[in-house]
Amino acid sequence: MTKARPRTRIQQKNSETILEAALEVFSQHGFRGATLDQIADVAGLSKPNLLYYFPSKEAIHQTLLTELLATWLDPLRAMKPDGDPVTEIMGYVRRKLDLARDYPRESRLFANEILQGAPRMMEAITGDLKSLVDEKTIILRRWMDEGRIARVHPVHLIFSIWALTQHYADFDVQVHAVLGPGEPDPYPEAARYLEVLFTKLLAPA
Amino acid sequence: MTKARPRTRIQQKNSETILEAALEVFSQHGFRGATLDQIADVAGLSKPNLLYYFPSKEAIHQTLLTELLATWLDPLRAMKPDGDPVTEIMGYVRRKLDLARDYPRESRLFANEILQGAPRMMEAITGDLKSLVDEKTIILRRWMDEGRIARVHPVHLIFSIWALTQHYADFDVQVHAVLGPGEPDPYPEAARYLEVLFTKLLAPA
DNA sequence: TTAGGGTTTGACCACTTGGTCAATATCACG
DNA sequence: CGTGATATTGACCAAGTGGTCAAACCCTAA
Repeated sequence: MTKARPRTRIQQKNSETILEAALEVFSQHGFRGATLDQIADVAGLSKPNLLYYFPSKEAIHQTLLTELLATWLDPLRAMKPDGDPVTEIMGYVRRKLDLARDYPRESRLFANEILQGAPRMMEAITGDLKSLVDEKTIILRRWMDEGRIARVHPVHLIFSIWALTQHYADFDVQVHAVLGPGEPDPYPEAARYLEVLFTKLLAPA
Repeated sequence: MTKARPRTRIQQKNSETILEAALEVFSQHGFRGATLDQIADVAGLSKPNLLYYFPSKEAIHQTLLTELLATWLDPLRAMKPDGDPVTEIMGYVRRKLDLARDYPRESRLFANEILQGAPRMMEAITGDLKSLVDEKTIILRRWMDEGRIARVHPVHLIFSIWALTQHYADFDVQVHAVLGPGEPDPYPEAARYLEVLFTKLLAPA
């Protein structure tokens, strides 16, 4: 029941090569700023060859976004109502920060799309994403009702997790420029900082 | 000693009209995604007329970025070493959040630029921006040494203020989609949330 | 070996893009 | 007025864009 796309070994390999190249280019220049020639160049394939595997520039972009969404939502999905609230939330923060560190291009692709008004993702955002947030919001609210974490606005809590973690991927250049050359990897310190921040924020009164 | 650009009343007015239109278009589509035709259309001027006032698309963009930077740094500049530390920092958060609410296009223009690796702002970022952060970092560190606010990484503290406030402008579409139609203006609640977050974070042990 | 499909590409096309320019229209001011 | 400087634009251009297509190149299974 998987996507029927790759039928032969070559198709499998080239589709992946193209998507990898497209991720590189789209995440750096946005949809309109990216060109098929650039993608073809990065992929080491000819432009007509790209269009042999994907029907259009649109289709490549769409495929990336769709595959991205799952990866993007997984860490939140993994926040379970049974565990210790603070541990669960801190785990989510941790996973989201790891995602920013390990998949910065995906983060930027997403950021580009949202920045431009999410013209090609609106459905997913008002659908799957909102549903998931609504679902997790209920859990968060229960934890607050039970006095196990401090009472804050649950949706803004989630926004703050997104903002604080994705910032390190999306504004990577700025982060490195401001920290200076002495701090080549900001993530360990970021992890410590966010740990403190959310621990203090969530500690029940 | 001001910019010599506008010499006549017409030049003054049209330059402003063009920059206003360009801000609208650039902030929505990024540099490469925006077209002079679009900008001309929004400005209500002909394309050759744009190029009568600005020598190139680049120049329009550059002018916007330069003017933006000052606005962008002002709220941090206003954080003074003399006042009460928590009040000063909360004031900065507040001003930055107001900026996101009142000038979301500027925020997105900036985000677009940084996302794409800041090819046209690198100088300003490693220069003015870094200097200012370095300067304010010293103040923050002193406050921490004096035990007047909790000890956290000062630069990551600043990052977190940027991330949390700009998120509401840059990811506006997502914020509204997730909150749903019942919450048309997220800013009052955001202000309350950030107030709590930074109050708890900064409270001295 | 070879026939048949899967794969690759050079040449091409219609359209958009940033930018030019000469011609025209409008304005300020003596 | 009228006249010189300022403003405005239609027509145009070269380069770049997404996309097409027929011809050629593989690869493999019988």
